[in-house]
Formats: sequence, C-alpha cells, structure tokens
Amino acid sequence: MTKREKLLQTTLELIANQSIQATPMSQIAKESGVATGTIYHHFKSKEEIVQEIYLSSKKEFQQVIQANLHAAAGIKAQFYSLWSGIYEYYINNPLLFRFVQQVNYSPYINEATREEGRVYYQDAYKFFETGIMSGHFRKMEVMLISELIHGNISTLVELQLNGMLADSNNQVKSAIDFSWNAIRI
Amino acid sequence: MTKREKLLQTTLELIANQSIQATPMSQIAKESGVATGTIYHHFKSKEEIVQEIYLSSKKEFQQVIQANLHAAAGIKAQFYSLWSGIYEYYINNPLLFRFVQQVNYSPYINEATREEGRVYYQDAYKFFETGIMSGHFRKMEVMLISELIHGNISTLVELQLNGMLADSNNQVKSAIDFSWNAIRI
Amino acid sequence: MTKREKLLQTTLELIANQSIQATPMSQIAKESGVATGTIYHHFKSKEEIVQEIYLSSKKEFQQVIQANLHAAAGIKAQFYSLWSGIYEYYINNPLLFRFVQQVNYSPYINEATREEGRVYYQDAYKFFETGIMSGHFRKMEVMLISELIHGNISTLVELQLNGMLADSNNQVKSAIDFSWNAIRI
Amino acid sequence: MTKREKLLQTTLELIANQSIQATPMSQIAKESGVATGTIYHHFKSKEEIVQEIYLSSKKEFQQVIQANLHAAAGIKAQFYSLWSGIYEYYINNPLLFRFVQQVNYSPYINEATREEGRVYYQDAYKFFETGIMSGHFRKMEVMLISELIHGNISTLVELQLNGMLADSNNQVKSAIDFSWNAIRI
DNA sequence: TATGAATGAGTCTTCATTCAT
DNA sequence: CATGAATGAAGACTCATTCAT
Repeated sequence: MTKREKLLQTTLELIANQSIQATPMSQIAKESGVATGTIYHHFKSKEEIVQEIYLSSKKEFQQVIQANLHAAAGIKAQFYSLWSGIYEYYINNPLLFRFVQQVNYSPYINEATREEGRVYYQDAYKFFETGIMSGHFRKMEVMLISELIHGNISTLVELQLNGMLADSNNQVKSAIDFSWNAIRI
Repeated sequence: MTKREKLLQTTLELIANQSIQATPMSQIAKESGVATGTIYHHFKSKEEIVQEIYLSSKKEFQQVIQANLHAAAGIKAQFYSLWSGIYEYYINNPLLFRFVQQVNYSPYINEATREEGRVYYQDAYKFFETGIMSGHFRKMEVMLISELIHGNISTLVELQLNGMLADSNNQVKSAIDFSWNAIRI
Repeated sequence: MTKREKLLQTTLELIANQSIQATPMSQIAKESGVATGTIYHHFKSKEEIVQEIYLSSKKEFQQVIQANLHAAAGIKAQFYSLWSGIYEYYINNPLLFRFVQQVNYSPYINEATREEGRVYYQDAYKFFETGIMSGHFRKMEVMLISELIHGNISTLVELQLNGMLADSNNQVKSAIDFSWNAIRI
Repeated sequence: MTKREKLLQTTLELIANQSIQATPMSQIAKESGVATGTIYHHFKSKEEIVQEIYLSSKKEFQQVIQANLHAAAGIKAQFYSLWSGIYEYYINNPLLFRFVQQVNYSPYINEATREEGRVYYQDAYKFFETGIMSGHFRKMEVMLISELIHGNISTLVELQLNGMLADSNNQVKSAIDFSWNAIRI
C-alpha cells in the first residue's frame, strides 16, 4: 500500500468510527505512520481527502451495480440480484457506508460533489428504464425509482449495522419483496 | 418569544442551513441578540441545545402522526393521509428536516437520544400492526415497515427540497403509490 | 445567623475545601441559599469577602493569644499554654487554617492586608519581649521569634491535618519542646 | 535556551511575580515569544508546566542538600552549612521560592505530586537520623525535625524577601541558632 | 434588601495548515 | 518526498459583576 492509499484508508476508518469533527489531521497522520506535513504532499487539504474517498466510493459503487446486472437473466432475477448485491456490498464495507453517512451532510461534501457522484448510478437508471419500457415496472421517473430503492437498501443496512434486525435473513427477504412489489406491475 | 425559545429557533435555523460544525455558539448568541454567556444561563452546553431541538422535533412528529390517522376512514385512505401528512409536515418545516439530517450522525446525538426519539413512533407502529392483522398489509416486522416507509418519505422530501422534482405533484403521487404497493396485499 | 454571616461562613468552607480558583460567586450564592445579586448588597466584591474573613480570623487569633497568656503562671508554663492553645485552635478550626493557607499568597491578600493582620500579634510580641528582658529567652527580634514559633506551630498543624503524625500526642510534645529549647536560655 | 526551557523559565517568572490565577497561557506565550499553540506542542496543559517546574525545583533542592552535607566536618558545622546552604539557595532563587509558595496550595499541585516531591528530602532525613543515633540531636521523628527546620528556613527567607529583616546578617545568625538549639542536646 | 437573568471579557485548548530543515 | 515544530485564529465555556424588577 502506498503512503497515499494508507492515508485514505486511515481517514476512512477514523471518520467512519468517530465522525469528521472528532478526526483531526494530526490523528490521521499518526495512525498512518507519517508526519503531519506529509499529508499535505499528497493532498491539498482535509476536504480533498474526504472528497476523494467519497467519489472513489461512488466509483466502486458503479462496479457493484454492473457486476449484479446479468442481462441474460429475467428481470425479477436481475432486480433481486441488484438489490442483494448492493446490500451485501454495504454490509461487507460498513466503514464506507458509515463514512458516506457521516460526510454526506457536512460542509465537506457540497452539492457539486454530490452531483458528480450521481453519474455512477447510470447503469441502474438504464435498468429501470428498460423495465418500464418492457412493461414490467410501473411508470415513474427513473431517478425517483433509483433513489427510493436505494433508500430501501440503506434503511436495511442501517438497521442491520445497528443490530436491530432479529432473524435478519427473513427481514432482508421481506425488504426485497417490499421493493419489488413497490415497482412491479 | 422568550429568550430561550429564540435561542432554540436561531440554533435550528443556523444548523439547518450551515451544519453544526459551522455554527459556533458566538454566532447563535449574536443572531439571537444576546450575549454569549446568556446561552449558558439557559442551556448547559451546545449539546444540550441540539438534543432539546432534536427531541422536541420528535415529539412534534408524534402529533403529526396522530393528526393523520383517522380511524373512521378506510385503511388505504388512512395510509395515504399519513404518508401525505408527514411529507407535508417536512416540506412545511424544511429547517427541522435539514436539522435532523445534519445532526443525526453527529456525536451530538448518541444512540441513547436516538432511542429516546423512537418512542414517538408508537402510533405508526400500531397502525401497521392493525393493518397486518386485518390482512390488508403483508406480514412484516412493524418496525421494519415503519422505517422503510419513513425512508420513502424522506427520500421524496430530500429530492423536493433540492429542487430535483419536476412536475412534483405527479412524482409525489408516484411515490405514495410506490409505498402503498410495497405493503398492501 | 444573618445572611451576611452565612455568606462568610459558606465562603470560608468552600475556599478551604476547594481553593479560591474553584469557588465561583455563583456557588457561594447557591450554597448560602441566596441569589447571586444578594451577595453584592452585603459585599463590594469577592475580594472584600476574602479580606473580611482573613482579617476576622486574625482578630479571633488575637483572642486566642490573650486567652492563653496567664500572667500568674511561670514563663515556661505560659509558653506551653500559648503554643498548645494556638495549636488546638487551628486543629479545632481546620477550615480557617486551610483558608489562610489558600489565600495567603493569592492576589486577594495584598501586603497591606497582611500588614494589617500582624497588628493582632502584639500580645505575643509583648510576651516574648518580657521573656527576653527577664533573661529567660535568648536575645532576638521579637518579630523574628514570633514568626519562627508560629511557623513551628503551623508546621505541626499542617502535618496533623494531613494525617502524617503517627502517635501524634508524642510528636506534638516533641514539637513544643523543639520550640522551647530554641528560645530558652 | 530551547523553546521548551524558555517556556518553563517564563512561566516560573510570571507565576512567581503575579500568581497562577493572574498568569494566562496567552501571556506565557507572548513573553516567551511564541504562539499560543506552540506551548501545547511542548506541554499537555497548563497543569503539566506547573508540575514540571515544581518537581524540577525539588530535584534541584536535593542537590543543594547534598552539596552542603560534608561528612568530614563536625555535626554542628554540617548543620550550619546545610541550613545556610538552603537559605542562600532560596535567597538566590527567589522566583523558585515564590513559585513554590504560590503553587503549593493550588489545585495544580495535588497530594500525589507533593508526595513525589518529598522523595528528594531523603539525604536530610539521613543526616538527622545519624545525629540522633550519635546522641547529638534530641530523639524525634526525622520527618518532623526536617519539616520544622525547613519551616524555620522558609520563615527567614519569607521575611528577608519581604524586606522585614533589618540588620539581616545578625537575624539570620539568630535564626540558625534558634534551629540548632531546638534540636541539639 | 432581594432576585436571578444578562453581560462580555477572558480562559484554556484545539487544529488545519505552513515552512524551514 | 518527508519531517515535525510552529502558527494563530477560532471554539466552547466560565464567572465576577450589573441591573431591571
């Protein structure tokens, strides 16, 4: 791992676990095993680090979407695969999930950056578009569908990570059905 | 308005518009037209102000729920009323909505306070419980339904407040249908 | 007890137990059962309260001296009586002893006030003067003798209050002898 | 002088001359020619600076004791040397003397730190122990002798620094005799 | 006299960032 | 590229004192 990657990784962990406000640059430096000044050879500012993590998480998210859309499969199978894929991605990367939550409404992420992040949802948009055209999904703005479904998944992850899902397999199943019924015709 | 109420109101506005981190006590004092020390005559700390606003918003939320559950009406009408009532409450109180978002994942609101806030959801829980018993709603944990539906509404409010809903009446209609289809049998 | 006396008493206790710096006027008010503003009807400032306690303790000290100098007794008996009397006075009034220590080198007691307090030592001065004249005590400045003997007593009180005197009766006896041998011819 | 030493020196001077309460960190910084933040690069807190000065003064004190105990000399000569050595050390380092007085009963020095400081008195204890065993000194707890004698010296320094010793050589002589007669057999 | 809300200067401390080495 | 000492503006909070009631 390069020093740069190490810094990104450390920042991610610290912010996810203790919030931005409680994460000074000095701590990032110490936990990364570098001097304070060194950070500024790799990044312009604290904001830049945060934004870089934010955007790279969105890029990775795009790959998760792509990896779970198997054109050959039926539309319902694809939908379940997509939903579960994203859910599991978050569950397996809780730091990333927490990080985005911490950071999303802070001054570190402005509307421009948020907008930039939305680009990576395109493949999901297309999937819903196709579903609507083919008469499988109710007619709605694809952006709206995407946000609602993504919101459902986030709700589940949030509950799961907080240990609020007893018999969780079953509840996850319920939640996917919830989303599916919400949009299918 | 008492000085105390003025302070709560000012804090709500400032945090909603510019985040907690960007809202120093000195600014709260100045915008409230009082001296810094005066704040501490009314509140123990910045944290206490934030928590008080948070919890009183949850209490108000409870009244919104109650006001929109008309037992006499059919279950679908009740659901649409509840959904729209909450949505409109948020749209009419955007500062409160933003405030809760800003504050929710900050160290100012700990799990204990969050838990304390969940008490006020009880009436919604009961509504979903009844709906499941009577065979109108799919069988799911009521907590799970509540969180998912509330998530849907929040998604809509978020999009609306960010000006991302063209032809918004229509889209709100779509979103309610989304939620309704998600749970109805 | 008048409100004024109550305030003096409370201040004495608080400062003795937790130092001046840790004793705000607000606490003095609360523990005295009055409002903050009330203090300022009775005293001009915090400094005035402290000085008043300081000087009244010195006045009381004068009475302790007088009460323990029995002209009829022999000089050694008088000395032992004086030494023990002061020692016991301090032991029985530990708050006063601690208070004076806390306050003595703080900006609240200036050299003028300290000088004012020394007036009350006159009777002890006279006692030593007489002892020197009659050839019982070594020839020294009476102020010097007084300060040294008083220092001895304070040392003992300090050790005693800190629980550092095992078999304390014996050690107190040793200390009085120490002082007596120091000055007797 | 390193920046660290400069800070210690400045703090010593300021506190000695104007008390802790009247010595804000900002003034320590300014008089040391550094920024406020720099202090915290070298010390954890105000308390740490004060404690460090306190303990290093005690360490130095130990050396003063050792330097003035000449085993070859007679016991009386040693005693006079020790007494005078300490006295002169204080007179030549009035800031240190005042500092310890200012700080001794403040919350900055707790009992633990005070206890830690007492370690450095060991050599004096041994000297008195030996004197008692050899029949030169009256039988007393060595801790008690030490505290009483040290109290005598402090009394003298205090008077001297306050300009209250006219014909001071003579009075110092008297005071040493006072201490010597107090313990010798 | 008594109250207690209000004041605001002042305290310690933090922390993103810079810069000489 | 790397270091870490240094910066200084800014933050939360305290507290002696005032003043309208």
